[in-house]
Amino acid sequence: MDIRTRLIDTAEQLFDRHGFTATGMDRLTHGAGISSRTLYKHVGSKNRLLAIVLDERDRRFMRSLASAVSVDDLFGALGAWFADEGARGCLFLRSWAETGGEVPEIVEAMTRHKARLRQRIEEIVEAETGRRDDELAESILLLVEGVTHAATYRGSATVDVALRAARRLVEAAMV
Amino acid sequence: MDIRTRLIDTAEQLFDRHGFTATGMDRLTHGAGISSRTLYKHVGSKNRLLAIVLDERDRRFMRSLASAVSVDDLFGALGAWFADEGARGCLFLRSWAETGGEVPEIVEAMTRHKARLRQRIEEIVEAETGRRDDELAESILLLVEGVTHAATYRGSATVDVALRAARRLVEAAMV
DNA sequence: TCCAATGTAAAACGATCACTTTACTTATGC
DNA sequence: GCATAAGTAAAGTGATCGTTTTACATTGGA
Repeated sequence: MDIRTRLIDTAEQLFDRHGFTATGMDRLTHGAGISSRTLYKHVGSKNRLLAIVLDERDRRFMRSLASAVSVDDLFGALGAWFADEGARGCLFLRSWAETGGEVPEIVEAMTRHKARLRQRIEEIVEAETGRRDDELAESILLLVEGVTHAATYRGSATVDVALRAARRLVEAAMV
Repeated sequence: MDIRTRLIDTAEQLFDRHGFTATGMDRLTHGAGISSRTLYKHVGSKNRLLAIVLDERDRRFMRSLASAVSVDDLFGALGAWFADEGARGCLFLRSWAETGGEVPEIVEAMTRHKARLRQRIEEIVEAETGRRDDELAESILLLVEGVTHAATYRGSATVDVALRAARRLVEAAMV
C-alpha cells in the first residue's frame, strides 16, 4: 500500500476516533509506520493533512451515494456507512468547529462537502418525485444531518425512523 | 458577578467558539480575570470545568424550552437560541467527540442532556397531538438535531424549513 | 485582634506540541 | 555505475500544554 494512502487512512481513523487536536504527530507517524520527515514531505503540515483527509473522505462518501435514486437508497447508503465506519457525527463539521472556523483550507473542505451533499440530495429528490423541489430537498438534508448526529447516541435504528419520516415528506410533497 | 459564574460563562464561550482542546488554561484565566490557582480551587481540572459548563448549558437550554407545548414553540425557541448564541453545532456532541468518548464525566453530561432533550420532545409531541407517539417524537428529534447542525452552514432560514417539515409529520401522524 | 479563608502574581513542573535538522541507508533509472 | 530521489532514526527547535507551588495581600467573622 502506498505511503500517502496509508498515512491518510491512518489520519482519518485517528482524527475521527480521538479528535483532531488531541491526535499528536507521533501517533500519526507510528500509526502509519513512517518517519515524521516523510510525513512532512508528503503533506506539509497537520492542517493540510486534515484538509486532504476531508477531501478524500468526501470522495469516498459521495461514491457510496453514487447510485442512489430514491430516499430509500439514500438512507440505505447512510445506514451502510454507519455500519462500516461508525457514527461519531459529521467529521467535516467537527473539524470545522474544532479549528474555530479559522483555518481556511478546512473551512473550504467543509463548505465543498456540504455543497456537494446538498446537490446530491437535490438530484435524488428529483429522481424520486420527477421534479425539482428545493423545500423537500432541504427537509431531507435536515433528516440526513439529523440522523448523522442522532445515530451517535440513539443507535442505528434511528436510520429507519429517518427513512420513514423522509417517505412521509415525499408523499406529502407529491400531492 | 460571582467568580465561579464568570469562569463558567467565559469557558462556555471559549470552548464553543474555539474548541475545547484548542482553548488553553491561560485563555480561560485571562478571559475570566482570575489566577490559575483560583481556577483550580473552583473546578479542579479542565475536564471537570467542561463537564460543569455542559451541565450549566443544559439547564439554560432546557429553560428556553420550558414553556413549549407545540412544535411551533419548539422551533421558535430553537431559532431564538441560534440568534442569541450562534449556531456551531451541538456543544455536547462536539465535546464528546473531541475527547474521544474517553472522559466519563463528559460522556455522562452528554448522555444526560440528550436524554432530557428526548424526554422534552416527547412531552411537546404529546401536548400537541394529545397522545404519546414515540415514532413522531423520534422524527422531531431528528429534525432538531438536523437543524442544529445544518444551521451552521445553511443559515437560520433552515429553522423555518424544519418547522414546516415538523408540521407535516405531525399532520401525517394525526390521521 | 487575629485566624482562616480567598484571592493575586509568578515561577516551576515535566510532558507534549508541531515541526526541522542532521546523518545515514536504500532503491531507481539513465 | 553513479547521481538522484526517497526513505529511516533520532536529536533538537522553541513554544505551549495542564497543573502545582511558593510567597504574599486582602478580607470577614468569632
